[in-house]
Amino acid sequence: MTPPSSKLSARRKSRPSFAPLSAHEAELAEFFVRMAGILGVPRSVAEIYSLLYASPDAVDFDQIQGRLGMSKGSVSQGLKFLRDQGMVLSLKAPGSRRERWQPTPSLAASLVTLLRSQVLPALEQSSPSLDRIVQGAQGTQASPAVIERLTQLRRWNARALELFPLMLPPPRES
Amino acid sequence: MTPPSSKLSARRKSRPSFAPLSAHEAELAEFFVRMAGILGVPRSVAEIYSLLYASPDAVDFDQIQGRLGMSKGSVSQGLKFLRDQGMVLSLKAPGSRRERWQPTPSLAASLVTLLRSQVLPALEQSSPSLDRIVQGAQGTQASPAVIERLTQLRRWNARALELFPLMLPPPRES
DNA sequence: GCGTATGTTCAAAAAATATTGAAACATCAG
DNA sequence: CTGATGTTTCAATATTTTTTGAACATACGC
Repeated sequence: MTPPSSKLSARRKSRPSFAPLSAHEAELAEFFVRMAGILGVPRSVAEIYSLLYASPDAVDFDQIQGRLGMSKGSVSQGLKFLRDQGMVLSLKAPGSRRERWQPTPSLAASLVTLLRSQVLPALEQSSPSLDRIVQGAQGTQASPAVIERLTQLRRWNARALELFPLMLPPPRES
Repeated sequence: MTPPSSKLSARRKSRPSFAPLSAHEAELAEFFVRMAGILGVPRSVAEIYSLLYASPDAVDFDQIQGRLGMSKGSVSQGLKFLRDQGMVLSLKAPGSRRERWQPTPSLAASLVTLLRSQVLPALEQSSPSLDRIVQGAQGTQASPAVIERLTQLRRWNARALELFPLMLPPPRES
């Protein structure tokens, strides 16, 4: 579907008119959207990642916007998210001020980072809460069974908290 | 805060007026809500589970509604969800037609079930898609790098698909 | 330095999701 | 059987999340 390298009439400033996604690209996007959905990552973000993932070369802002048919705002925010998660990288072609994007080499590592960024804060916030809760339960009247449950919950939380950081070093500062 | 066993004026039919959550119960609820949020489980469901989790005895429909201050509809749907996930069990007291609820013994097992119910269908749906996509990529012009990526994706999907069922036997039919 | 190509921000619109409540339904104690 | 109790259903409503687009910033090639 990509117009064979006919000299694009888009010299300088006219609308380049981007090719819509091929059937396979669209199907891959649906795959990523489904998976992303599980972790609450919005459709637009998954679509962007999918496009980069299926592209042989790095892709620039306008191409993303054009081929996916989404707004500038969404592209910008989506790239910000992916960038913050360390899931995409940008190259800058020499004489151009335009950035071109591609997926980070290891999808697996990206996923771990993503997971961590969702789970870790929750675990951290929870630690003191669970301490208070367990103490409260022990202090006042409370069935032994409930105390047992709560104690186990706290134990798990602590364990998860110490295990998580081992999975991968935190992304270095930018 | 629970009214000491004074003879409840609620004989038969007057509004029982339930105690609001204690500070610790509320804090535990927030914990469950946060964790549930990661998987896209709604607040009301997490609150219900939390209440059962912190209760020494099984809790009935009206108590859930009363103490959490939520609508009948939400309680019913929430219990349905938890029941379907096998996260909650009901007992029926002898001379009463009312059901009383408590959390399934193993929270860990419940979580695995929940995870599976979210992830497995996505993986299953994706399998044929990924096959088509990889084939498509191989057929037409496509950079070797992209083909490699897609192939790996399919490999992972297949692996996850065969690993998941091993984690726990599927919940038996009701 | 200027002016424009390139991105970002953010308030408002749209879409998706969750909750409510009243009516329908089911069941069992009498 | 029957009626009151207990639960589910579902259309309407409320809430939350996502997307849009136009105004605003930035910086780079000229």
